[in-house]
Amino acid sequence: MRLTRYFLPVLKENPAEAQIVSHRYMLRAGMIRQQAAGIYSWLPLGYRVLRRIEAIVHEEQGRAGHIPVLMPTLQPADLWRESGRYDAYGPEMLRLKDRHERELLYGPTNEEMITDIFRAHVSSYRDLPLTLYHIQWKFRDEMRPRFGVMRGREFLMKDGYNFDIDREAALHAYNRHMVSYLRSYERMGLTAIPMRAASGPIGGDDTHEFLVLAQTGESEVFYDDRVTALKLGARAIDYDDRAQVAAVCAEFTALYARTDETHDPAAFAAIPEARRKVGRGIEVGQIFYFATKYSEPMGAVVVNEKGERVPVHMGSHGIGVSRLVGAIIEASHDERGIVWPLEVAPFPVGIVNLKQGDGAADAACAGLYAALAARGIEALYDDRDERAGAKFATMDLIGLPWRITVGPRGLAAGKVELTSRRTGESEEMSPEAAVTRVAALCGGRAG
RNA sequence: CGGAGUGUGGCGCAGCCUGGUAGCGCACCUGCUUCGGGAGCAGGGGGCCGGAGGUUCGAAUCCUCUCACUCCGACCA
Repeated sequence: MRLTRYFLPVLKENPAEAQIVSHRYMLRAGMIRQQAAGIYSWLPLGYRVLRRIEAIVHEEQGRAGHIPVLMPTLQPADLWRESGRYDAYGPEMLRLKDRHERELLYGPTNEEMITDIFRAHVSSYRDLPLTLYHIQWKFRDEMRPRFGVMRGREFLMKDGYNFDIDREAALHAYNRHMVSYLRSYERMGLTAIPMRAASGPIGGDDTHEFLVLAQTGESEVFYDDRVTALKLGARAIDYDDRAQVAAVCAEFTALYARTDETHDPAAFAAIPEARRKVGRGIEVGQIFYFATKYSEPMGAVVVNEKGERVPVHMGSHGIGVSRLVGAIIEASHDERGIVWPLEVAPFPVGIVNLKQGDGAADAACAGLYAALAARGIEALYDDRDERAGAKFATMDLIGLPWRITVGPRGLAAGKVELTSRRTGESEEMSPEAAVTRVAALCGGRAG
């Protein structure tokens, strides 16, 4: 993408309303625009990141055997009366009426609707297990939205719902979600720690939250420092292997890690003092097993092997997709701007032409751009007629992982410069070598 | 929902107390000079001052109502 043909409305100054770093940088980097309290438009750069996060979630859910669907944002009130939540849910739920005075609501979650879909089409244990998920916009009319997309009223969520014949099968689904979530976060460059949580309005017995450590987190967290070193890495996971999936979950939940809601001071005190950590975390996902809480009142039953009608065991499992954009920035930035992890970066590499209009520089940049494109790498080429300082400042702000700097001085020696946004380290090399190197560095990234 | 604030051009702000018809920086447009870390000079365009009433010869400024947004708290992915 050539910057002169793109839409990247960056701000030099800090908008007054932005209190935390992710909100500031998202506004300054032209990623979002607020349209009402807690409601945002996603501008091209922000939308790219959002779509990349979405793509990772889709891929990892697919690997776990979970099936995508898409449910509407508006739901009929009657469905929620069946579960009793129409009245139980407070003013957080946005209620509205259509022209025929029919009561609707903008979905804050989808347990009722997915259960309705299930009961209409599934009636035998032979069709289980089944896990459906969707990524859709939701609305919760928070009293006080703040921190940009970290706590908006409208937000994009991945929600997964599993349907299983019994508790044991449902817990395997729970475990699949935990592992697939850990893989998703890891791919996004995050360390997200599963912590036993309190169940809240969704209900249920077993539940874990996933917390990204950050000073601006909304929850106080207590943990054994060793949990931060756990990595899935490239290990192969067979999601049908109950024992293996359970073992991975055990590995990641064995060490102490709790939010303030479930904190156990005695257990915490048993950890060696050097490893005992108190910090803050951003919640980026939560998984629940809630047995037959919805299937019983809503009549989601299947016939089992013995011919008996039994309510299915369910769970629901969410990832805050739009919130993750903010969480990643909170976890990865410096004083000059965002530092995107490669997998979620809007572009993997930027090309800075230091002297636009200079024949050699223009030609070298165009050549680099085309050579990268030929290798499937889309660069953001800053071809504006701006001074070097302005171009560097923009690149630093928007945080692309790699930058190729092209100027007459270097070109005279046949060199361009490749710079890492994360480390700031630069290396001079020929344009051809830069293309090869960038291709190698970005090889693992799709797009 | 309690408490505290703020609404003046795309962004950041001044002007309001002490009414006289709007200003600064950034951004934008034109020209010249610059050109490896947010350039300089000159010229230029853009705002019914959140909205509605009221007071007044006259309201961004004073009064009333209203809407929106922000911050602190309680709540929440």
